[in-house]
Amino acid sequence: MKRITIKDVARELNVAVSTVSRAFNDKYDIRKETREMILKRATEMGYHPNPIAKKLIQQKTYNVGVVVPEFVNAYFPEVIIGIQEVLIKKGYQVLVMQSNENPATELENVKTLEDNMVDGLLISLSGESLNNEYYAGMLKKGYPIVFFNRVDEKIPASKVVFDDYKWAYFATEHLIKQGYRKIYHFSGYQHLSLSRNRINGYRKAMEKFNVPFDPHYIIEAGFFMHEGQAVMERLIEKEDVPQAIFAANDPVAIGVIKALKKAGLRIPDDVAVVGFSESKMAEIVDPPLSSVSQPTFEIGKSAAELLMRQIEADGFAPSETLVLDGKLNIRASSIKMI
Amino acid sequence: MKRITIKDVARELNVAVSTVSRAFNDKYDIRKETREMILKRATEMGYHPNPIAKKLIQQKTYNVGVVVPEFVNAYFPEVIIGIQEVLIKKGYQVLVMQSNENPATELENVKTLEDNMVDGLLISLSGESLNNEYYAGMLKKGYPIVFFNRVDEKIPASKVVFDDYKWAYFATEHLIKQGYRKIYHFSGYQHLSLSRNRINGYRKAMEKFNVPFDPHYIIEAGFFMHEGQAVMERLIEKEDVPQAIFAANDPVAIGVIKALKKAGLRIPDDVAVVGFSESKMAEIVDPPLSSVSQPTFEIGKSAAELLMRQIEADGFAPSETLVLDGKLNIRASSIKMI
DNA sequence: AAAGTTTTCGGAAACGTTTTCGGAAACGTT
DNA sequence: AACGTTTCCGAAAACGTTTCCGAAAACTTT
Repeated sequence: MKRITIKDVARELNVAVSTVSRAFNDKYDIRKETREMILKRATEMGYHPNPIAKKLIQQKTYNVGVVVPEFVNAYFPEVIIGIQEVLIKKGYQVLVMQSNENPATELENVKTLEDNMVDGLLISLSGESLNNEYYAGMLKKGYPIVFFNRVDEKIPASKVVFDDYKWAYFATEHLIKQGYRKIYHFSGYQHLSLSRNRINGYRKAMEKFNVPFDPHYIIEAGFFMHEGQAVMERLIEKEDVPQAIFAANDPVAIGVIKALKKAGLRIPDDVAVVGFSESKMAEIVDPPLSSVSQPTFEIGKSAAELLMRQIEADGFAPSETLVLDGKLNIRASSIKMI
Repeated sequence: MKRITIKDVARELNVAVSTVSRAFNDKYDIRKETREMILKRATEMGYHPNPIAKKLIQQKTYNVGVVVPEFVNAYFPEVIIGIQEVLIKKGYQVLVMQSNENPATELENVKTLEDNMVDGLLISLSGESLNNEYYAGMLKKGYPIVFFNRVDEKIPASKVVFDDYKWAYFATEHLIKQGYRKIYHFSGYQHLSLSRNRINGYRKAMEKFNVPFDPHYIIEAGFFMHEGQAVMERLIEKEDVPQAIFAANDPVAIGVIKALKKAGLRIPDDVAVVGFSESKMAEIVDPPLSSVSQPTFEIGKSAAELLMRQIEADGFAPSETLVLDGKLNIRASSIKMI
């Protein structure tokens, strides 16, 4: 599988290597006719400039790395599509790795990517604070990094986040306005600020509308269906069933629905449910699930654009934080039937 | 952002560049003590061998490219996880690109990946036959390619496929045994052999059990929810409602369910539904959807292993085709209630 | 102690580009 | 005709490695 190199072309056409290079890089130091001649004959010969050699000399790979906690739920794939949308247009390749909700593998991922000389990194944290010193070090060296979705406020980098506080507030408000009082919140992993923001939004709404509130209304569930189901089953067992549940995300909400159905409880008549981060399942599940929808595609696009800005400024553009907005889709799972 | 190079290390430690290289590559031509000394001091200095330079000289990138039609449904992400599982262990990076169900962008993807000197390619076709000459040319040059899921029989390469024929047969058989007679098949895009295999499995079952069959029982729907929904709505409008439907995949099946519900038809009492390629939604939808489950993870693993074999044999290992097996999960959507 | 082996290391070429530098050719100006 | 500019191109260095070749050093053997 012998590749044709620039030398082969130069020899064949009786010109210097540098001339061929100039032809391909559209530099000014070349006569139009020779450039066209070279381009024509070289492509005839099937010549492709070797990108590895180019990267070596230019010290730039035109690759960026993306690290996400997981890959299976639709959320991150959608974000990644947004990322690719802008980066591929700019001639960048996107390397995706998953950290499996594990900060240690996250760090490994980052190092592999770094070893591969990616020009920049887009990261959604598996856990906060654990790799902070490492990221801080990279940022100080001018390595372009943008965090999205799961971020750590303490890291001084560009970020793209969703307004979790606000939409948790609205989701809770919706339940309150429907007349529900005993509203529980099944939160995500509380070591993530995203989860804490949603908790705060929930609490704010409860306070604002003077709904009696007890700290044990907030239960850490996580992000997966089985976790939501388990928490709900435990409550049913304890006969501590709330009137409504605001869940950390859709899978958890659906787990809740499964548990409720199994126990013979009706939704929303007995218990209302609201999810978060709108997934395809929201429309499919029975009853259809109310949920806050996030602009996943735009999150990806914005993060990629911020990263481009950092890369073009060699990592020393002022860092900015983008807070994106969502929408509350109200469906049957949370409409009071009276 | 100055990187520390092998020269810096050599100068600092008063040894030759080649010695440092040997230390890092664990070659025999070096004394144990010097090796350890170099390793220790070099890592202290924060030296990382530059992978780009390594690739340039070794003519190997330790990258492989994966091209899939889409990225949003869970199917391909699950396969990709299987792929990564084996490749990352072997020190390979996985570059994922999506062709958007478009053979032209598929070809572009492949060329970009090729330009990036990936050591091999894993491809699931957007459309068959259109890029065949190109793939044939690459294979002839010894470029390692393995196709999976959506393949073209006419391309002489290693492949990993699901036994679509067999499991379409079983799915249909199940419906027949439940007592349904007028069974329609909503097929996938018929330019894919995968779809044609499922059609043939369906027909075979109908013939075998002497169920009256008419060619118009087979309707091309596609792979997306809205497509299944549209086809079903058209049938309802025409008052040509079958007793049961075997759908090309789960999204189509769920689209069917949506249409049926909207029309006030009950599942499975009025119409039974069976899906294919088991998705998370199958358990969530109401009623739970019977579906054939594919071993997505294993498909990815097997494809990656076949590719490794090709890469290690420099693209000239005999090509093999793996046909993987599945399982029929019977749920409420297809159980005759009598 | 000389000769032969083996181990260990340094020097230099190579991988395929881009880019700097300098010089030749072409052109215009006086 | 002599000179200064500009345009175009070639030679060579550089990017950071690995690897080949040969030589020095350290052992063995006689």
